[in-house]
Amino acid sequence: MMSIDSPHASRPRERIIETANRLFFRQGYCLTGINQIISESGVAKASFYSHFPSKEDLAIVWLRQREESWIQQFKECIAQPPSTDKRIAAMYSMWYDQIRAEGYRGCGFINMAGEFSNEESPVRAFVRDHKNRVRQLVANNVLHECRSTMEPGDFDELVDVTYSLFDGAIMQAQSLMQDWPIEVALKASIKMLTLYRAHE
Amino acid sequence: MMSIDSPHASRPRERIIETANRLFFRQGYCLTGINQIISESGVAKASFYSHFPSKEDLAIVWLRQREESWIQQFKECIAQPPSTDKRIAAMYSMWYDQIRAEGYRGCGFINMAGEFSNEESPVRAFVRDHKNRVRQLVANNVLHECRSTMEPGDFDELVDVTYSLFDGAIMQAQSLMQDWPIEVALKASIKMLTLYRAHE
Amino acid sequence: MMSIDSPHASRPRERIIETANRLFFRQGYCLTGINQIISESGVAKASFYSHFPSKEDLAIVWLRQREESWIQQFKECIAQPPSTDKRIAAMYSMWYDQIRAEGYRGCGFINMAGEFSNEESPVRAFVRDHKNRVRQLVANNVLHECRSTMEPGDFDELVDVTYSLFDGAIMQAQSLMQDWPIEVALKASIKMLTLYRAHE
Amino acid sequence: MMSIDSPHASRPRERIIETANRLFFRQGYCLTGINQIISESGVAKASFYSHFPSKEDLAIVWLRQREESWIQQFKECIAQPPSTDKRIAAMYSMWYDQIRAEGYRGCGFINMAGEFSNEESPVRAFVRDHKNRVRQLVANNVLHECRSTMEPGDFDELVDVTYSLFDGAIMQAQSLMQDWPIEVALKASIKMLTLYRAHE
DNA sequence: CATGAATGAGACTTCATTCAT
DNA sequence: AATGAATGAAGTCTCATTCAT
Repeated sequence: MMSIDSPHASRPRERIIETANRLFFRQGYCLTGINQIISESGVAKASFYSHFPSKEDLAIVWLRQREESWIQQFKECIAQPPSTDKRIAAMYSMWYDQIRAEGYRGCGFINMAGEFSNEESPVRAFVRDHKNRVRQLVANNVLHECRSTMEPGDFDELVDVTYSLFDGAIMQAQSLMQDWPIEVALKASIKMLTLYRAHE
Repeated sequence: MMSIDSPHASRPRERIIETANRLFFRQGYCLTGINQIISESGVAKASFYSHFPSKEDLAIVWLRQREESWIQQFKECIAQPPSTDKRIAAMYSMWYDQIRAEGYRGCGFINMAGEFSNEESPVRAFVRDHKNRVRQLVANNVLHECRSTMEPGDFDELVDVTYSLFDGAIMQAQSLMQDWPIEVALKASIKMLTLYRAHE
Repeated sequence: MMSIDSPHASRPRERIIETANRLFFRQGYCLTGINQIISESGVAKASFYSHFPSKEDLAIVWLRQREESWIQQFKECIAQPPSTDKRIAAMYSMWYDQIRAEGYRGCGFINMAGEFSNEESPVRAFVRDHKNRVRQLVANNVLHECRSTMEPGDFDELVDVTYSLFDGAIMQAQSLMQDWPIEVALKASIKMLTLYRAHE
Repeated sequence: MMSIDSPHASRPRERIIETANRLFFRQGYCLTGINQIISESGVAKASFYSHFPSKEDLAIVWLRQREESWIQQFKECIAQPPSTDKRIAAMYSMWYDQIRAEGYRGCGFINMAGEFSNEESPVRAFVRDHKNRVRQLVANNVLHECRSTMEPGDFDELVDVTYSLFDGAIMQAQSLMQDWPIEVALKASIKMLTLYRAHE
């Protein structure tokens, strides 16, 4: 009874993940303690450990969910624009929005790779796979119209360059705590696109 | 007497910085405790704090020294190559060497920015300034021959793109734990250079 | 099972406060370390900090409890004696007992004020308030019968003098490590009482 | 050479004691570290230990010097006033001045007794002797004119009461962080004087 | 399934003191 | 006499985790 009107209507597990999403990203993994997570989730400590075997397990679950929502948002952003140029622009515009919302914290996945120095860690594996999945998105949902118009090798190169410029922009915006690298990379990305198209 | 063959012949402060250089980079800042640093430096805890007011101060001193040696190495690498193309290649080749030596740990400066979420931290300020200084190096020591052959605005764009591709490659190599993003970015960088040159 | 005869049957929080009551008073605040407190309480360090945010917070809690029991004891001592003279005597007699039990450590509250040089500290505020509360006790529970027999100003003076003599005796007994200042002050206090009464 | 114009012209030992006089009194003994003392004295650490075997030894030397200058000041204050009443007033007035100059830190000697819980400590012995010496001053330099006019026992009592009121005032001013206990005690002390005189 | 109390190990920092020069 | 570097012990406090209920 009384579960509907409880101040924490959503299920504990969800609240923990939401809190982790906020804190791990904003503060970093190491700087975010279990105590802060459970306190801001309104969950008892033992409840936390009944849902997640360890802090690192929570990290993985969080990364999974962050990827899911990130990819969904990404797909929405690039669904409408009618041309490749505009899809690339939408991609960068989305990142611009994230900075506005969350500050110069760069990419949550990359930051986790930085904090988990052990290359054998599941976190590192997830980040690696995540990056590959995003690369596929760039290939299939952003640049897909180019695939038929160029050599397979050229197309792959274009995808890699496009993605590399994107990641470079994210990282530089974070380290410089400024926006301009994003605009620079967007411009360069369009140039690259034009260049590869002109190959024909 | 016996000072030459002593197991800790060098001065403690130097040993601490050397150890920090190793551990902060390999393990990350948070995961590296003072205890490990002093233990591997062979220094007493109070000696550590007589040299460095706090762990964060050591981080700054370390970053300063890492920048110094990194920039020196960078300058040496790009001093000999006789053309802009080859200087860019040397730049990437140097990073390739670092991965061989230190693993897929990415850029030590960026990693620090990731661990220091507080944008007001001196560490963040240092990283920001470091990135700007490296950008200047790219402009003055790598791409300098292009400056007179193109419009100032174009030259600046070329510098930014070159640097952005470089940083993107570093980051992707780290997250993917593979080398290929470096080669891709090098190729793209050369393409970009050619493109900007062709503007004339 | 086995809960009754367990060596630490009482609750940890109580054990900590009891230990603090003993150690802070006997040794002083600075000389008493957290390590000693937890060791003699039979409590883990983290347990301590889950009950008290800091050592200073424990000090405040301890002072509060010491005041409570002190005031209770004080009230009991001065409840029975049928005359003002005998109540004053009981007041001093109680202190005499404390010295027998705890040695020449003076007043625990005053000692804390001596160790907390920062006048903004909550400890200083508590000690100040404590002294005022005790003064009220002297007025309402020791000298109350005099109130109606003298001018309000005279009564207040009498209270202040009575209390000042009391505190002076405590302090001198501590610094001299002898009992006689207590008897001297008692005698003087009675004399003062007589004097103020004679005003009529 | 160059010793005359040196920024620390006075001898190191003197500078240390001066600094200790300031810091031990203002902050308390425990809260004042050797590092702060040598830093504010402008003296090397090993120089400190060549002058004073330990921190506690410095405390004793400091107390000795503080007593010396305090007694000198005391004597000066009570030398001029032509009557016992005015000498008592001068005594309190001097304390009033100390509060103005140093804040509500009470009596430096008593505070040390509070911090040195070990009754065997030389510090405790010194404080005890100091209190006795001041009592002698009250007898010989403040109340001396009364000695011949009353019974020896009465005179001793008067001295004790006068001193006890004085100490009580000091302590209450410290704990209440207010001045009024001083005025109250002065008034009471004069009253006591009158009372004992009237015995004749 | 949920909980608050309790924990051992370790975090960063400072202490009074001594040593080699 | 004077020094700066170095020290072992101890300081307060936090970590991720587990247990009894």
